[in-house]
Amino acid sequence: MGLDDRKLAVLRAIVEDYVATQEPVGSKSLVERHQLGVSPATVRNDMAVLEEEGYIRQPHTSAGRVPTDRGYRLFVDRLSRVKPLSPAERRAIERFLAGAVDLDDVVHRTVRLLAQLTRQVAVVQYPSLARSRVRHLELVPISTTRLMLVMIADTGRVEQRLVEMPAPIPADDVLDLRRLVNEKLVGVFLSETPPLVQALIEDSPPHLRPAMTTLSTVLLETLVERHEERLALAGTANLARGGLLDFQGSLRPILEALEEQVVLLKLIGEVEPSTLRVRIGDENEIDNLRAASVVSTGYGPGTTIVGGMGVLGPTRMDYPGTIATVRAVARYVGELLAQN
Amino acid sequence: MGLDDRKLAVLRAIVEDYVATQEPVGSKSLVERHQLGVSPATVRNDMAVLEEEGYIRQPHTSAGRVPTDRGYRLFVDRLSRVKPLSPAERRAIERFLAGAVDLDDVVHRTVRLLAQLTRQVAVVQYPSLARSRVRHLELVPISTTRLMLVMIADTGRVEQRLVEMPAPIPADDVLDLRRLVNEKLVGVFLSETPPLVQALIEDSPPHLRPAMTTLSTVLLETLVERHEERLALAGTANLARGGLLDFQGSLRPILEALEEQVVLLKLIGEVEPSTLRVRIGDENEIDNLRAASVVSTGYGPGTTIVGGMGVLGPTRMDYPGTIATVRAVARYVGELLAQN
DNA sequence: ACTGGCACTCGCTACAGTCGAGTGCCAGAG
DNA sequence: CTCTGGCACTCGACTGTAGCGAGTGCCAGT
Repeated sequence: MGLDDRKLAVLRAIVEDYVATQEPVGSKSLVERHQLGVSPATVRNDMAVLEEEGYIRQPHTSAGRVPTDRGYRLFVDRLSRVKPLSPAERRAIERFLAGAVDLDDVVHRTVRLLAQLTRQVAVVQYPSLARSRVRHLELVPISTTRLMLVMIADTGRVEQRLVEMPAPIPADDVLDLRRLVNEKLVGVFLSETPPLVQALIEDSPPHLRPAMTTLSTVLLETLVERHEERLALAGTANLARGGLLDFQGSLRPILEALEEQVVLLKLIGEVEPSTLRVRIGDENEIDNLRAASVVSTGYGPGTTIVGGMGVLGPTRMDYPGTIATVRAVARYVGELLAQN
Repeated sequence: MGLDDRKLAVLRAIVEDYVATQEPVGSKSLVERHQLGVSPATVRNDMAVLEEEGYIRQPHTSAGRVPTDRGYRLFVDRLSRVKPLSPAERRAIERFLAGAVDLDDVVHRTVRLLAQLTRQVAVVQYPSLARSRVRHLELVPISTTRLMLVMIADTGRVEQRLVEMPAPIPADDVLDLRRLVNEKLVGVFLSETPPLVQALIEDSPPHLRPAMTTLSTVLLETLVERHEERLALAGTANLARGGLLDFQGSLRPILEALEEQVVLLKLIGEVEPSTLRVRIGDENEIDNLRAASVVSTGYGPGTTIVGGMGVLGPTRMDYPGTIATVRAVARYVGELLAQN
């Protein structure tokens, strides 16, 4: 059970070498490449212990060792040295994000940036509606019986939805409706609107009742129920980089998982107080992703968190680098959002 | 040069068999599976001619024949028999699209539907802004110096954009601005707005000039210049289906191409009077896609065309089936749009 | 013009043999 | 008690050979 310092150093060396070369690493080459100060034989003994403890394994009897998920986990938790971003990278991030004019723009730039810097698949969740407040509600008449409802959230998100009215509705009534919904709902967290929407119907003057009833249904759908979360994805092509050695040969399950918004949300969106989360191989709850690792974090203006972002790659990935990048990008985006 | 009927029948049989089995087809098995009424030897002679003409080729000297891009082309143009959709498929399309509440919803459902029915990658272009008219422009005050510009197009598309004003702007001025821009621009094709926007500045009362100038810059960006085209994509996982036999082993170039909006637009968005377009292998202008085929068509309410849609797959694909599906889905979507 | 027959090509598979990286173990040195 | 050098062993990767068989091209015959 006792893993002394040298054994840990050996594990670290194995992880680093394997990540770099993509090939099982043997005792001899290990000693050559790292200054461990001991002979290959000693390393072999250490390796035997590490294998017994489940941190590394041999693909074939006569091959070198490869880290297991458990080994990566230990590496990430205790062995990886922080890899500070190069000034060039910092500048790249800043420059890339500076040009954004729009929430959409910010999200798109961020996801591309992440994919490019980590050379992996990147996912960015739009600021969650549940964590946003209503900034403004707009009603635009489209025809006599149709309105366009536009909701603007304080996080910058804008959602629109067509409302089919039960009866033609005069322009003045539209103005009244708009005034009423804005009075009641502006400034409220979207997740807390349902009771207020209910009250809205009860409090509205009789002649607006039918219209308000229809409107409130749509409101609830827009504010709470419907596809409330959006995602941006980039860098899928990076999956095909590792020459199919990663992901045990088939990209299919990964690509499938990436198409499922729900799955991605689970991956990226479950933002907890803990700042950054690394899920390695089997630690992923999603079966399709048991050959992959995910590094994710929350982001938002200041210390608040409005959404998640992260990257997905092979278990054999550069954890220190990826973690540093994800963290840095999230912080920059947070600062950017705080400015608005 | 003369390709008599039997040679064409042989080519058709080769294409059909190869698409079905994914294996080079030899003269013997061909005769067994199809009623050609001649012996393998005769078929071999025909094959030799077809090969000389460049319609088929041998992967190895001792293997069967495989269609070339040119062979597929001939097949698509002259040999494929129309494959009518099954009633079940028609119903599936109708049912799937019926539930859409929204333009966004329509597009998403369509792209998923296409991917599912064809078992390939599907791309759907949102109704092109260039082909839309302005239905309404809305200005929502966000702060004293910030407005949110919301543009609603007659195709159902909604674009929004933040406008940073040079100076604080009173509520009344916002109303005036809104009135002015709507008066001038509603009903106009987006592609034809630039001169009108210019006139807008000149015609506006002096005290609104600075505000209008800023606004018009953003207007132009929103209406014409900026990422005016949007796309939805689905079914990427289908690429990994053919066990890497398609696409000569690497998905990388394909995935890369799919990430480039510009590339996809070129593929799907170049809608011409001709209803449906099939691009086979080398016929694709994009290098990354020379191992793929694209079936695309325009869609829109009635006979107008507001955007494109299509699917992408291996050159070895079921052309008749895919063509029928794409055509049918496009027509249904067109009908759906016409109802609004 | 079509067919049957025949010789030929060549990729695929199986098998045997060699090579070498890497291991586990053990006895001895520090 | 820990580390080291040495040694026997394992086993995957690679190479070369041989046989098989699907498929072809060609040719003579109907």
